[in-house]
Amino acid sequence: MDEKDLRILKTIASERINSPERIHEHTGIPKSTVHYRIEQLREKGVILNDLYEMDLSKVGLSIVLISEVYAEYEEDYHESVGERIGEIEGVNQVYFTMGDTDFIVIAHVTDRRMVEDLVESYESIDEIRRTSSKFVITTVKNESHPINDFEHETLVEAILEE
Amino acid sequence: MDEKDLRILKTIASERINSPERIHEHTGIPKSTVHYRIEQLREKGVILNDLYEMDLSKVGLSIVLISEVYAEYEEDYHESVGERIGEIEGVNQVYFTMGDTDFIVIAHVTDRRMVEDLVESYESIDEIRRTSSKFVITTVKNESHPINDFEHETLVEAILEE
DNA sequence: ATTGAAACTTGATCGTT
DNA sequence: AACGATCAAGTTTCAAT
Repeated sequence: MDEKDLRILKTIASERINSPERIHEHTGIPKSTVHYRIEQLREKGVILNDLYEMDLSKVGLSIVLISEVYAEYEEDYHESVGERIGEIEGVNQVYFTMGDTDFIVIAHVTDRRMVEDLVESYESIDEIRRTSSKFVITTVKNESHPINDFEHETLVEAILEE
Repeated sequence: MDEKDLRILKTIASERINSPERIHEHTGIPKSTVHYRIEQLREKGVILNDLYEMDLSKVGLSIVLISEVYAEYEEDYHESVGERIGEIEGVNQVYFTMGDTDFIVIAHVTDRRMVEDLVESYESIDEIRRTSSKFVITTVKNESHPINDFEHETLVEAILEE
């Protein structure tokens, strides 16, 4: 992969774009070249589907880390703490959970060094007390769409009532 | 929302489609009607972006549950156990982690009843010993693309080397 | 709110370099 | 491999119901 592929991937990621035309607009790379490059990226398994989702392991983000991040209880600070966590490089998902006040954070990184940076970044936030992380060996499933679930009776009722 | 919206949403979810033409092919609903309905769904905030991702809370899946599922250690059983977890209604993400052999599972459901069903389903799998769940209060961030990260030096190097 | 047909925009292909 | 020109396919608009 070269610098041109990188520009295309960057555009897909940052603009959430999935069309050759838009990529062309953003990068200035001619439509037909974009088309050609996208095909190559597809063959390499970097771009996975029509939604231009990418295999993060194929762009160097091979380590997946799931962390529990415990925060000091402070009225209304949770959203802002959560957002600060979300801004850290590599962090893709941040959930604020009930009960013991804490965040569950999923991040994708390149190497051990970035893992250390990540944990350090979490702990450098004032309100954060403690973190505990697990490495993912395999991502068995990762779907953002509720496939199959639309057959569920309760769900169908809920939708129709809206 | 009515039965026609439901058919459109079902098609988007199960076929991972993001084009009016394809939805038309799958449902038989005329192109221009699909177009009109999609606009409405967009205004209602159900469909979020050009990738036709949907706000799960707007389709009745308002409860997010993150569970740790501990499995009996058995050689090579992990993938199959993981896949069985992934097939359970409501489950969107399944990660198999290092160390203490267990799965981290993220699910979206409609109500308390479905939460119970979910936990019961996990525990009905032979190899599974114990589960522990947390409710999500707010999803602070949920991105499948590595936005911003493409600025990271280590990552850029990793990509260019491929 | 729905639709068929028209107008327009974009995506895919192809031939040349 | 890159790309401008061409053609096929898709998306969006519009007027009628």
